[in-house]
Amino acid sequence: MKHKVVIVEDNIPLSEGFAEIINQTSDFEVVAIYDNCEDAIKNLRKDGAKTFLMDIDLPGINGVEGTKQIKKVFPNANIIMVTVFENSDVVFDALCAGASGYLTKNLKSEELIDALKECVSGGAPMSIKIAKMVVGSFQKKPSKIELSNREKDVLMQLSEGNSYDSIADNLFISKNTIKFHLKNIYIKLQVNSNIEAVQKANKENLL
Amino acid sequence: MKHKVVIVEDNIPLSEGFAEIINQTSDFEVVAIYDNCEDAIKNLRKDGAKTFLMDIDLPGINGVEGTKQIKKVFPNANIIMVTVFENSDVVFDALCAGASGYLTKNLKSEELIDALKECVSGGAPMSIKIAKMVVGSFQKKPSKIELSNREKDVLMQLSEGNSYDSIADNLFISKNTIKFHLKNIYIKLQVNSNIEAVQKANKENLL
DNA sequence: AAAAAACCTACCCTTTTGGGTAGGTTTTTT
DNA sequence: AAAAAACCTACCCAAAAGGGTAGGTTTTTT
Repeated sequence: MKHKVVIVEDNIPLSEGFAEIINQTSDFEVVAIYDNCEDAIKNLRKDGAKTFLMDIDLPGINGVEGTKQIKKVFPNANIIMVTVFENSDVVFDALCAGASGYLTKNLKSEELIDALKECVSGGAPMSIKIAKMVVGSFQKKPSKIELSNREKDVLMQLSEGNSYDSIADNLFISKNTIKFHLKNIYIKLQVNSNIEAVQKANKENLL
Repeated sequence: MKHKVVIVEDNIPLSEGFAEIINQTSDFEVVAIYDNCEDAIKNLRKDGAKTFLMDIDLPGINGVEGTKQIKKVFPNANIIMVTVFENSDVVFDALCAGASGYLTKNLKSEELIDALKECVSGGAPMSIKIAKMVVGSFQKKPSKIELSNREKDVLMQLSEGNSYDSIADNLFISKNTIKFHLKNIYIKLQVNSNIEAVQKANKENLL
């Protein structure tokens, strides 16, 4: 049986073009085309598709929010975002929302088909630029802030939720020393509370 | 001019196979083959390659550590990890270390060439399974812990480094109310300090 | 050898948090 | 209509954290 595909895209000619390409394959068939998320969500169960081509920039509920809602009903749905935007925030929002893939609209027929095939076989089709962005997001740039080893020890303990007393016990030094280090840490990190220090340490990859 | 490629792989037949494939192309040439990272790092400047095929599981310095060191000397180096392992921790370690791509050893000739091309044009070649893992890592599973809306408000403010006083001001409620909500949050999250609460909220994606 | 940086400790005092009880209103669920 | 949940406020007290000064030793750099 063919894999059912639903297209959600407000550019009608584009969605019809996609549908034509998809319907020419032996593995996939388009069961519905919507120009908005609301309708797609309304007919989720009726359509019974597991694979979605979803535009990001839609009137009303946008693609990211729509992805979340579809995933809530069908956690196993494969949702490929198709968009002109390669804005990083939107990309990561979409991935966090549960999108399986991320393609740009200027894609060729074969790319679309390949993406669908990859998707249903458990993959994550991405355009080259998106893949680079995603991989790049793991590469933490080293921070310019320099903490001494001991300061890192203290901050690490703090980030694990230890009180000053516990930290003192764990590092075999007095609580006063902990406070001393923390004071210096706060100055270096330009913060003035333990939470801010921990948050900043996480953000800047100091530990 | 051809792109210079260095291969670091302790399986000699395999590395020679890779080299043969690469040297048949018009765009790439293998300038050195090493069976360990130490030698590759020693000859970095002499070889002058920008593209690396790097095995993960190497004697001595492993591929992840080697990647870090190469990246320290040549931040723009393209390093493709080639491995039999698809263990998630190793994959993410490699990406964090600065790897541009991640392929499995059972790859076809064309896949290798495609990966190299994609790499030098700023992409991030990944096998299907790896791409899925990477994308999957963004998809935070919803937590079973349920905070009320107000509790989320308070916790979010707290995580931004605000004191109880500031939170009270920002939410237009009294400091006592803040403390009241925090107490309940601590119970729900099974913690007993603000830092732990914030850490747990981050970990469990509660905000 | 001198200087600097990192590390450690002990005070001081103020402010902030944590944890408890006790009461209330509003909104949602049953 | 009753019950439950969420929300708000006020008090109390003890514990923890923030911020300052002042002294010291050890290790590293110059």
